[in-house]
Amino acid sequence: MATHGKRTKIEDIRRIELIAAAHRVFLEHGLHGMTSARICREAGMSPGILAYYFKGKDEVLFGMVRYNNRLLMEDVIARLKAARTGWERLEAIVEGNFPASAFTQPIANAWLSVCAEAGVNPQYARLQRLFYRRLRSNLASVFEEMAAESRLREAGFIIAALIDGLWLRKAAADDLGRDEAIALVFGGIRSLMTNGEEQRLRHPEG
Amino acid sequence: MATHGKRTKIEDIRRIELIAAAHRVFLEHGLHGMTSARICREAGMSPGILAYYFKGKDEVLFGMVRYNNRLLMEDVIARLKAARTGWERLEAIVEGNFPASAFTQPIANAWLSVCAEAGVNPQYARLQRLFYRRLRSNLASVFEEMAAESRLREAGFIIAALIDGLWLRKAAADDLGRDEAIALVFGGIRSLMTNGEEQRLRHPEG
DNA sequence: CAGAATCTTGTATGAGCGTACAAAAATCTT
DNA sequence: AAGATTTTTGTACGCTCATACAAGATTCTG
Repeated sequence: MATHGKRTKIEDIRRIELIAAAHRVFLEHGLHGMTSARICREAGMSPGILAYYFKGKDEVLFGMVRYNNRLLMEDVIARLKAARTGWERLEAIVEGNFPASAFTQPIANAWLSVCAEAGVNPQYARLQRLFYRRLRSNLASVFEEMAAESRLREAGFIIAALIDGLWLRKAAADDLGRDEAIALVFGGIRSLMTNGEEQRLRHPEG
Repeated sequence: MATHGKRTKIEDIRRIELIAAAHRVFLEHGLHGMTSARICREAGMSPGILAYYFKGKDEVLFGMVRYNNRLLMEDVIARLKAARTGWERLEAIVEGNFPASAFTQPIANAWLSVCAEAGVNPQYARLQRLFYRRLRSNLASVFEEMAAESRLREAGFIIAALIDGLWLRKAAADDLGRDEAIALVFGGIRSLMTNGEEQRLRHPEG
């Protein structure tokens, strides 16, 4: 306290508190249920406070997405740094796509609500890109690094879609857990990587 | 006109017209953009007409989903009847999951908006189940029929998730066409079905 | 055609939302 | 402590939406 370096300003504190509250509300009620009033109540503040610290609700929204991405990425970045083999990198990224305590139905739904709104509101489309590329682009890069054949780039495409599909299923049916989801992804990876070009399914036309 | 058998009542006509209009609005504007006023305008009627023929907006919504499922199923059912081999059945179902002129970004988004709302509103959850199982259950049955090994049931799970993931990607990035999507699914099917149990990816732990 | 039944319109009402803002409370400055 | 500044509150306005409803238009019936 002897230092007279800049103390953390109240403005920053409040902004972070509000964004964290917005994040909690978002995960519980989805994008549509994330109202200004609810955010303020969740943060234990008065309804009007939001307009004082933010230009509008959109600013809170974008801040919330950045906050969310930071939370998601922290774990993965640490594991990626420690990873030595390509396989370890792949493991880190795949498991990072299913965060330990975040693969739940409400969160899957919240995530989907952003995707859904992106089609109508172009501003949400930017937001969507941030969400969509959380860890996906890393996945693609590792995949290409592990095997640069053009055929395996298709495989990366398939695995990315598989991961999304499992989240979608989590949101819709909620009939699988985190470990099962990860096992399915690695099952898909195994099949795709051990398969040669020449193999074909028996097929009437062939 | 000589017959005095029941003529199609106006009530039925209007209900169908309104549901069809609701369907068009839904595909263009998503669930959230499907307002009563827009539905009536799309149907060329007065704003208040909806309350006369339906108990509420929910009734229109459910009718719209049934209408949608009927449209989707008609083509598939016809192809399934004509199919002789298991492969043909599989083709019919997979391609039925990507209807010729319906694999578009707006439609993908509209579909997602139902999934997203299902997590918050329990009434939409029922709706979601109808949507989700459109063709999925058929897929599973054909998969199990073609090869009843328990390992391939997992494969059916993966393929179903893959299909959903491709729709999600369509909504989010819109960077693939119908043919590419179908090709990717069959690529996944090929890999999964030609792979034996014993094969494993080289892995430090193994 | 007259009267009844049905269908359609346009508008009104109330709820929920984002946002603006005046006033109150708290904090800082001298 | 007194005034200035920052922070917080509570409320009010304008907007969009679902729904209800009175009044008008149309069709049916005798």
